[in-house]
Amino acid sequence: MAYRETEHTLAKKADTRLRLLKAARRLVQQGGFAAASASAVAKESGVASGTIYRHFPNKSELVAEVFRYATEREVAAVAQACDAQFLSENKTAADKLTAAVETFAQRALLGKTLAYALIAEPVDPRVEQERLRYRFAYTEIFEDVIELGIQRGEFVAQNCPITAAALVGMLAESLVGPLKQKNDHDDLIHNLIALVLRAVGFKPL
Amino acid sequence: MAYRETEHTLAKKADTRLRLLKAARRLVQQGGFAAASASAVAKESGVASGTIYRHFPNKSELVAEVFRYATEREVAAVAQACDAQFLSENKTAADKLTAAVETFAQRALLGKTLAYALIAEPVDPRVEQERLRYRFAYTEIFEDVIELGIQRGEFVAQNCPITAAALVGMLAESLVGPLKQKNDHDDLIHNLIALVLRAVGFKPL
DNA sequence: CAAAGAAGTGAATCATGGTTCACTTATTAA
DNA sequence: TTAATAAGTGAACCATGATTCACTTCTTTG
Repeated sequence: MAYRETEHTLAKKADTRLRLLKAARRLVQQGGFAAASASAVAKESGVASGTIYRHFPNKSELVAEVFRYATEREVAAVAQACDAQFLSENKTAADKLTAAVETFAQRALLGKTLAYALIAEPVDPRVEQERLRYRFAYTEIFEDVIELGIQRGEFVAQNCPITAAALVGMLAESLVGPLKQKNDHDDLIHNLIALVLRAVGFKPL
Repeated sequence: MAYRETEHTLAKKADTRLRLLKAARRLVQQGGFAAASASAVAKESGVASGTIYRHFPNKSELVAEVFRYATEREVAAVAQACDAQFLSENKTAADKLTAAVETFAQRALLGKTLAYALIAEPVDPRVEQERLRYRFAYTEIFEDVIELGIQRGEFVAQNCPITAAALVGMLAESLVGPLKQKNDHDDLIHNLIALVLRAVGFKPL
């Protein structure tokens, strides 16, 4: 008999798969999902187009995985910015919310192409599904902070899921919409923070 | 000599064009832009697919015109709801803003498929361009109201274009996002109104 | 080295949906 | 009625981009 899976073959296989993912990420980062056609991904990763299908059932899955990866980074960054406020003790919900908005906005403005790709670029249904999760992840972060703020008496009583979803939409539109060309990022961010704090009914203690 | 354009021929031509547009509108209203393929539009309007190209240079133009038409209706409804508050004399900016949000939301919740199509459905670049105008039109309405509110001392001082864009995003996400399945429309709308008023820093006189 | 299993190849194929065009039908004026 | 011009037809065509597959190359074990 003959062939057997071994550490080496497995590693090589995993490596190719990873190369494909990294290549796709790079293309998306530079030119959005439109730039990540099957043949472009193959070329970018130095393999033939057929190889993609040895590692992914179809292109949508590959792209969905790219989306998920990028998403997780973004959401984690925002969640972390939020939680960092926990560690340094009794920080207010307003501080946490501010950090979340600032982080979200900063990252979106630095990587505009990626932000557009994640937030608004037309994608196929399989990837759109991933996008819903993504938005939901943000919504949950905001929801938690808003709840905390209400408990602490910082924010006015309100329907948290609704507010949270609205905040996500607010940021998405502000950062990817026509304002994206605005070059004074700091001004935009400060305005957004003020706006968000008003929206949740923040009243300094 | 021979053929000459006459009232009758012109009318007939215009009629066919209109039939195509109406058919496309119907399809979009029922199933979004995805349902308005060239052949579907042709079938729905009872002509052959080639006929489309006697009246439009390409499908994108036809769809763009459908988009524009639907858009204008929506924007007009919101603008009117806003202005209706003018007529009945010294209405506040808060009243106008409330009317705008309520109208926008009510219409979106009644025609969910159309709302999704106009706000979020993936479309080709030519139509996406139309969508930007559409969002901008709303933004302008909100901008005017916010400015008025600031002048009247109802709303806190703020960067109007930013707030206006954010409000558009807020409504879009709330009404087309995961909350759309919420069945208590009134509750959603009231929450949105409260949220928007807080966002603009409304303080009852 | 030979056999066996798997990864890699890339031109050919397929799927989708818009677009064309040779042809037919309709309308008009002489 | 006939010439002239345009609208209507729909099967064929085309463009794009994903997917397949017969074939080659690689890796492993006996």
